[in-house]
Amino acid sequence: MSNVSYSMDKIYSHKKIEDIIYSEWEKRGYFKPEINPAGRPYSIILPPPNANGNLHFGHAMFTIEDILIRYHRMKGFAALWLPGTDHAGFETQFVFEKHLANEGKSRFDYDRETLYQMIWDFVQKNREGMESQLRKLGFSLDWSRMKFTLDPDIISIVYKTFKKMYDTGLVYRAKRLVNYCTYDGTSFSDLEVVMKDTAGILYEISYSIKGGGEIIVATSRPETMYGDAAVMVHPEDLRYKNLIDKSVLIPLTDREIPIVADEFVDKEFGTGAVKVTPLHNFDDWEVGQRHELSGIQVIGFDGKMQNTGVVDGLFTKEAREKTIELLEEKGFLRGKKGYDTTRRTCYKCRNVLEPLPLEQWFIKVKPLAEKAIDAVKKGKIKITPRNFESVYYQWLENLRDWNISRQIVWGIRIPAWFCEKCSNWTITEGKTPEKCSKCDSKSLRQDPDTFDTWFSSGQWPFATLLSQSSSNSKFKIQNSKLESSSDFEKFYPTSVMETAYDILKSWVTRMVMFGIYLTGDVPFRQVLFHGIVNDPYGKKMSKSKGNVVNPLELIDRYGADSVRFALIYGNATGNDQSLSYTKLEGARKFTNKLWNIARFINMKQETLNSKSEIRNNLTIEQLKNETINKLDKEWVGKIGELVPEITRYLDSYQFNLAAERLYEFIWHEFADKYIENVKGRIDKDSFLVLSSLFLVQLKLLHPFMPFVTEEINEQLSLEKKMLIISDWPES
RNA sequence: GGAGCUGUAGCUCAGAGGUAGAGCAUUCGCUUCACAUGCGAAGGGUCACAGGUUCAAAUCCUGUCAGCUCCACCA
Repeated sequence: MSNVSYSMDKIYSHKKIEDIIYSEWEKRGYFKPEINPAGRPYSIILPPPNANGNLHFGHAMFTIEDILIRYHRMKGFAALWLPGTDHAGFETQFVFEKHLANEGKSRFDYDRETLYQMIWDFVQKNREGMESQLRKLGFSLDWSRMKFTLDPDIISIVYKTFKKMYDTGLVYRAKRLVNYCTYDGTSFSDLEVVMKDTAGILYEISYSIKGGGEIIVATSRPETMYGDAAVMVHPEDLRYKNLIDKSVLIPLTDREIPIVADEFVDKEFGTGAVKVTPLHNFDDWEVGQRHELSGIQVIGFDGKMQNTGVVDGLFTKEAREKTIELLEEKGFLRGKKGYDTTRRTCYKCRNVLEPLPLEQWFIKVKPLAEKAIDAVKKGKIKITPRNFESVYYQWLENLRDWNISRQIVWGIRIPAWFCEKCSNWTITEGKTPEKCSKCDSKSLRQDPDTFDTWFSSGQWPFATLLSQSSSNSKFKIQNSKLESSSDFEKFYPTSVMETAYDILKSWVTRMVMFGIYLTGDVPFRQVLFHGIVNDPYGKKMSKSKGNVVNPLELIDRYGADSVRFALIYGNATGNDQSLSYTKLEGARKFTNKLWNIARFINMKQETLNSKSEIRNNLTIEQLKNETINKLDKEWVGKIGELVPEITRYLDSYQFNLAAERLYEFIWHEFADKYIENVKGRIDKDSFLVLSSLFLVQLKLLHPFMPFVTEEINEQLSLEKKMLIISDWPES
């Protein structure tokens, strides 16, 4: 052995080659769809990672998208994978405020413009890191089409959407109870609320009836009684029937309110009588609407009590204690029971959300949701795995109007101006209006709020394609359809939307609704869901648990190919998985196996070549005709069957099966059996079969393990083109 | 209170109407000139449980149990 010198290293070293190959692909423009000018369009929009931090393991699952893109590129499609990042409004501002807090500052120390600029700078720093991480994973994204949700052209599209929805009556402004976080200072949509079971107390409080007597009311939030609008009983409740329409006095303040009847009341619960506080409770708000009652807002947006005359200035929790103390002192408190209830809490800071009345912009979702449901029912959009269809339907069927106003700075400011004179709202496509659209007054004031992040990211598929400027025109290809048509015309609807199932509701449904509304067509033909990557013990990775693994560390240790392969292998599409070090190790050994097959071929190549010129690259069809040796012929046939098998798996999104089959075949069939067999009898003819068949397998494997396959092809000079743009094998 | 997913070898998980699979682990044997990140072999499973459909069920249906996840405005 020692007397043979190999031109290839004994061990495959990913560190030496991955970055080099990636920049070579990119430099040559291979990530652009224009590389296949005559090809049919195939497009995937990358779900834009938040611009506020590092990639997590979920993002590494986008490997699936890279596999699809590389596969279609090799099949000759004009394959576009469009990258982008999301400003992630509240999420980012929250992270940034934590940084401020570390410096002893808060958002209140800056004016709007300064704060926005500071977050902008903060985000720009993080964006670069995130982009380089996507490159490290080998993702063949067309960086020339990179988009950010706060790019001016994207913002302009978002403005137009808002105006159109306003003009057609789908957007309206209303004072409603919203989920308001008094710590973060913003409201949230229903989707962003986390329900938390908490142990509470049910208090029974006596309200005295005007003209004599009392009625006992059960409540878990006595501090809101100062804002009561009524006491409510069931109309059929014999205990209280004769009290309906009488008045009672709120304890401690003696404000007079009516007793009303509503079938909403559960006679069996508590005392059968409840207080109605429309401005601080969602149910009571509904009741208030029915009975035209409003009560008083006694909790301010700062989380402190107001307008009570008793506990003003106290936080709600203190106010509750104080109120109970006073009620007890004055003899109004009649009972206390342990009572478990669910509280709405902020998904970020975990504090209790207050239902507070606030004027907000809402989207009338029903007409949009109906069309979105229809699109899937009629098969215009397919969802894989299929069981997520029911989640999709269930969500859209029960949707309430969507509050899109956020009281934060970091985001797209709503293009709505309020007229101080006539209270009319003037909506524009972004430009500051000179005067009120109704009364021509010039005293206008812009809504300080910004859009919910999902309002803009819901428009992402068409916004990214519509906003592609002429920057790509320098990449000119003659006779290309691309030259004459825009990205939108060519690539919309996109082929596949591949994303984690946990944003089915917040993102996928919104994209479908906006897509149909604004373009008349669905935003994508196929939705593909992948699962969550948990830590090695099956626990969800989270910063607070400290079990987050950075994909970059693993890429450094095992190589990008191994990380990609380990995520795909042995994991059925859509299922969660736990990070597995043995799987990573196994994948790395597999890359090494490939490398050593290559070394063997390389060695034979060099020995044979020294005698005469050899051929090494025939198609399966050619091999079938030219191969004479019976055993070689058999193996040509086997590979001939492998090709359609892998192709079928890819077409049906069974990536794990494709990966498992390739692993099994290459290692335990081709290497263990064929190479062992051919070893002793290698000549020019059998070498031709050997190297050609290996090349076919490298191509089949390329979408999964792009780096090592590319490098091997380079070393062996089997295929003249780089594998990334080579033709998908046929058999 | 609803909905979904999962339950297969010691571990992690694929698979799927027709004799149970992989990786890791275990045991035995190999310095064979591509690879010890390797090669050859071996052991190991009532496919959660109970019914049903079928010539045939681990696979399809129903129910039960266990775990996970998501959704839900009752005071």
